[in-house]
Amino acid sequence: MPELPEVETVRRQMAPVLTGATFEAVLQVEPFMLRDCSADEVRRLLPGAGVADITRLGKFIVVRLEGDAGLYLTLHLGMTGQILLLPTPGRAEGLPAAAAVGRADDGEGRRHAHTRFMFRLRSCDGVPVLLEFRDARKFGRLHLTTGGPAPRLFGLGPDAWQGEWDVDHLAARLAGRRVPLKAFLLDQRYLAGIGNIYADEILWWTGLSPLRQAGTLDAEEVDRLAGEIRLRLGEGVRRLGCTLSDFVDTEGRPGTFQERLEAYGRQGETCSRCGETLKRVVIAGRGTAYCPGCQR
DNA sequence: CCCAAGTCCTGGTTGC
DNA sequence: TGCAACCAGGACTTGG
Repeated sequence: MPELPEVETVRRQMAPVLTGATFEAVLQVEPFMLRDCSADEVRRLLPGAGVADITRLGKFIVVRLEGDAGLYLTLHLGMTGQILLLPTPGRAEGLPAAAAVGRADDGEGRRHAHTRFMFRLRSCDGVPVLLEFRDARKFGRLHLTTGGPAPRLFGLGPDAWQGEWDVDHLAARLAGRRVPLKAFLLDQRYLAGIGNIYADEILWWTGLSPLRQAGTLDAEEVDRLAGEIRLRLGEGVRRLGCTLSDFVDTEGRPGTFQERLEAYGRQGETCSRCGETLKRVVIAGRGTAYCPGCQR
């Protein structure tokens, strides 16, 4: 599941390749996954547009385009989305076999079954670049807007990892909330970027139960929570994301955060901190693993 | 058939 | 009582 660290990993790889590049052709569009515009508008507005910069807010990748129109291309990877760049510098040699999925086709011109969008750009060096958006489950989204960023972004809280928020912000948003703490962390209106995996990990490291009512945390607990949010997301970024089944970077390579999971998906296993058996509950409709022994 | 999950949407509840 | 904020749960998607 692409959460903040996975999305940041992809953004970091997109930025050097695509910044300064120009869209030349729209090769494929999945209308179902489009927001804020039609397929015709994508085909009309994008060709000729140059990439000014690529930023991220929460789980959204924001491609700002040059020109006076205020054109923005905004991507969300949903739960199985992948961005692949071809060719990518350095991908020719020394990559693991998984890199084979990085191909835009099977080598004989047949496109991958889950390709939803495909664009051809030309880099500032004049090199052609294919930008492919694959997504088996079609939860991913592509917004194209003029006159400013996608409206969807304005409903988000500050970026959970790099945002300006501090302990006071977190305390203020927690105050009075009766939702379970896990549901609070998943709510992108408070902090943007935390998903199911990192929510479970953050709570395990903080030693707080996912079932705790959000508004019942004391000052010291809020402080710990704020610290662990930045720490765990930072570790995820450093490890190039978490690959359980689908996530790969723009060259088709998995991340390594999955090797460090303490809670997520480990129900029935032993807690490495206290030895209790990790338990599974459902919170906010999401599978949640935690330790009833040391998460309070 | 059920499960996985992020976001959107709906309808019911709470509290000022 | 009115109303907005809050909260729970279902829909959507498709591969395992």
